[in-house]
Amino acid sequence: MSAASATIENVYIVLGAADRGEVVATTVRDDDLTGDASKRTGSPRPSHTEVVEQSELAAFVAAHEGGGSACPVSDRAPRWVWDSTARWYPQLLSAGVRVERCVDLALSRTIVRASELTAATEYARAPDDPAWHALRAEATLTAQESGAAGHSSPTAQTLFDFEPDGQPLEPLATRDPVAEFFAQQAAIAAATEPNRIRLLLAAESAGALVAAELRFAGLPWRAEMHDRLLTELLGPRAPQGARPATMERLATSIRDALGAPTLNPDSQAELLKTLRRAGLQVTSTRAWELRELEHPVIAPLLEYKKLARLLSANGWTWMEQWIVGGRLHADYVPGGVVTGRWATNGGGAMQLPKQIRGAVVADPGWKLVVADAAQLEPRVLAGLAADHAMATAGRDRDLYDGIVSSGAVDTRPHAKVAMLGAMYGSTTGDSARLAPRLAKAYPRAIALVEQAARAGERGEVVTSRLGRSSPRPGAAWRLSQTRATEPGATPADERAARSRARDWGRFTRNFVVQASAAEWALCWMAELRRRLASISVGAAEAGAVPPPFAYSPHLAFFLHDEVIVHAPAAVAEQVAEEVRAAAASAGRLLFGDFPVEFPLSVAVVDSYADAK
DNA sequence: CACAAGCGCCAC
DNA sequence: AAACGTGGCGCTTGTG
Repeated sequence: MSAASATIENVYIVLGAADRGEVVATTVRDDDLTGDASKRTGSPRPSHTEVVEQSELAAFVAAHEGGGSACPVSDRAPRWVWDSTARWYPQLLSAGVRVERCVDLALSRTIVRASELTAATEYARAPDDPAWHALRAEATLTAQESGAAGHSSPTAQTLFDFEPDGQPLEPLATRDPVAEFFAQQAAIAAATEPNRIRLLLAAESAGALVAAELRFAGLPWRAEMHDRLLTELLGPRAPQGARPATMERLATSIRDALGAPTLNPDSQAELLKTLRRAGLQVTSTRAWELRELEHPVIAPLLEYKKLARLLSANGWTWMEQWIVGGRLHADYVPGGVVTGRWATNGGGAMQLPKQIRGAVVADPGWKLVVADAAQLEPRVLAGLAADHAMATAGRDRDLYDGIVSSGAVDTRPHAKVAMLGAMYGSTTGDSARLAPRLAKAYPRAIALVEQAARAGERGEVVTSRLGRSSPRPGAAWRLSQTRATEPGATPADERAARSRARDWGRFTRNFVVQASAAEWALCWMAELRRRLASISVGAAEAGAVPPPFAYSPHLAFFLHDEVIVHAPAAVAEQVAEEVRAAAASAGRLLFGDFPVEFPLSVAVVDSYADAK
């Protein structure tokens, strides 16, 4: 595993808020951090401190990013250290300033305090600090909360959280970024494998930069194309509260087929009752259950449900709320999921249905480079377990085809359900039936997920490749386990305890794979972002995105194992190559020389709908 | 009237 | 193929 070269000195500039809207910039050098870091108590010894007017901040940052003359101690741009990228970076982007590297203290804090690799440190054992906790809560506001307050509309950037009179919204003095930075560095230096967690934190912070840049640039979205798709599927737009024509016709068919002239098909309770009255043996109104039945109502009902979902989730109302200036500016929340996957705040950018992806179209003269990692999670599992047989199955081909070729199972669909079942903890059906064959062919990989499951069942913590650890089960879980072992425990107590233990085991089983896959994706994006920054194009290619991305290919979308780069057509093929190279690089960062491949499917297209 | 729970479906 | 991992989010319905 590679580590940062020790010969190039790192320079950090910690940004913090001062009174009256000024910014305190504290320079910290490697020398300040080395020495006996494990004994350091967190008291800072800054090399240099200066106060910058808020209005001068962008220019200050830009000057240091320029490197060379402005930064006498290093050729590289400094690492900007701030409490939260989401609080500092949007205003810099708006001013046309891109930064190369940062340390996101809030994201790092969450990882370091939970990681098994730093569990023995004072930093991890210290009680929670409400000032930092509040920052995390702020980043994961639900869409309802922020939407109701009117803060989540894509145009309203949370620039600096200052009231109009220039006073900070909350007393930031309690959240001292310099002290926090030193405390984190001390804990990292004392970690059992410092380079593992260093890589994770670097990737996480790079991800935070990417998230802000994704929101800033946005995903190119043609509202008129979206409107055309909706009209074709649903009928012309109807007034608020009314159904578009196609949906209304389907509603009438449903009512006729069930002899229920007043039925509201949007009411799950009413619908269930009516279906049962019509003699249909259903326990719910789920589409997969309805699909099993033969009755005239089924076809129109399934069609109605599909369209109702589209209308409510991504209909005209959604379009008007979220598409601004021909872009979807999704509000990503890096680390918003326990496993390290990202979440989003409003807009549903991580659930864009395939039906409307035709509205995602590159600007004139530009292309979309759409790339997704093929069978990412099983490949990550092969790397985690150092399972050569599974790595071989995925070499130069579809991994599920490779499993079939090895003779373990007979068809690709079987290989897929068996693999997913192994990673999710399925106990029924085909995947459970095929599990023993998979375990025989790939004993190391299967043993790894089984061990993670057993650890979870015992209430233990599991840890990803780079050091993200799972949360511990809550008080209710522990109580159910102790109750089952106490004298007088009933069979029901024991059943409940076993069931909850297995539930948590499925979580930890999946955690090791999903969290490590999220780390691969972060490394992939960080490396891609670095490579994209070095591709220059002429002014002739200028696009609709304001600086700093007007002339350069930039990330426009991310979804777990998939990215979209919006690129000038002239460099689109070059970008496609960089995307592949970045994937190979991510594989090496996580698994060194272990020969597991991470192939991508890459498409250079005008429309997202044409990518697959 | 506001809010939460339950349901169901979208994405990976 | 089955209902097994992580989420977001809109609808209806029940409740304070």
